[in-house]
Amino acid sequence: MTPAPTLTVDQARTDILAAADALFYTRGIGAVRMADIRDRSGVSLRRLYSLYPHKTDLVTGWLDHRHTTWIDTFTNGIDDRLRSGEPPVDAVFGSLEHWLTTTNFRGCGFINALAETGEVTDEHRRIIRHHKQTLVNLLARFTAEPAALAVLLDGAIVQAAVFASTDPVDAARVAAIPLFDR
Amino acid sequence: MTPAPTLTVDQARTDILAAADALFYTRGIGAVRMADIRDRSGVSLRRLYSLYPHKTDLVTGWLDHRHTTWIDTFTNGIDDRLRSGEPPVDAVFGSLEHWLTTTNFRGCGFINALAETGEVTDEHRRIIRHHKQTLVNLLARFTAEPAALAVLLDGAIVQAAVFASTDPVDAARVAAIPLFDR
DNA sequence: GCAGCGTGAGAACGATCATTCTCACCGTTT
DNA sequence: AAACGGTGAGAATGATCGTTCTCACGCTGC
Repeated sequence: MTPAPTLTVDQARTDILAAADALFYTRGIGAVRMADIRDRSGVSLRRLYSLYPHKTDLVTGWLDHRHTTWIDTFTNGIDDRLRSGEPPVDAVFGSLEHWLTTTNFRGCGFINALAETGEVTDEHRRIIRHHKQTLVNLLARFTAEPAALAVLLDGAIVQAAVFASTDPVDAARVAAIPLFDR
Repeated sequence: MTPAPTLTVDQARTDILAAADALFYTRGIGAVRMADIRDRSGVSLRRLYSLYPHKTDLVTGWLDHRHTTWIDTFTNGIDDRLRSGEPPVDAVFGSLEHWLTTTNFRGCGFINALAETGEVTDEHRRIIRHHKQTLVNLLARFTAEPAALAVLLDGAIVQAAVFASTDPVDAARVAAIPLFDR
């Protein structure tokens, strides 16, 4: 028989990942303590550790989770704009800019994670690489040079974080226009 | 009269910054302990703290130092190539690729630093922003769209780190060609 | 009602640093 | 030669966590 936890296991997982996403992304992995995750998710430390035996496991779960949700949000944003008649360049960069401006943006969570050497394992790096490769593959829908477009997007994200401005997105958009002409 | 330290103050500073550059860049700020700096530089903790009262001060010194040396190396690399007859596109991306392949590359030290929220202060962010702005200004020598070229360079650097490959540099170079046609 | 089990709260344990302090030493000054 | 100032080596201090443990509780099945 199912015991009778305050929360179901799935609910706890969901809450934990939501907390992890908010905290790891905005503060960076190293600056987030397990107690912070507990406070934000409302899941006790004991339970947290029963689901993710080590902080590094939680980071893995977070990266996986963020990978799927980010790709999802980004592609849905593009598709919505395409459906409403925007040309591909605008759809892609519009979706990007929407993300930048509607979240408490702090750069690319994956690139940021990669920078925190002390916190990141080889498995994490594999997920990060997979995420970026997925993005490149996805962009092949729009251009014969998906790698070049991906470089522009990542550059725009990174610089938007550095300058705290969306100007780099516009600069990237300009440079990307020729890539969309087949 | 000058006391008689084992090393002159300037020599100690130089050694410390060299150690800091090697360690902070390759391991990330958070993963480097003050004792690591001491071991690598040969400068005692006491002296280290007399020159940089807090780790954060050392980080500031490191970012400043890396800013000037990086810009210097990059521009010298470009100028050397221009002098030997390379066209600007090749000079810029050749200099970038040379840096990527001849150092134990781990992405952009400034972008990486920015990702380590817990370790970085507003002053650090100011230096990082200044560094990237300097790069944009510098690129205005070659293109009417320096911001777009800078986005391509940063994107290439970041993706080269993620994929551990120079392919993104080539992709960026292709996308940059139109920017050099005036 | 009782024994057993998984739970939340929170204390406790250990390790890891940044930073400071102790102490013995050496060159300088008088 | 004695006093002084700054030094290196390394121990000591205090915080800060990740992780584990204690304890009392409430629900389960009998």
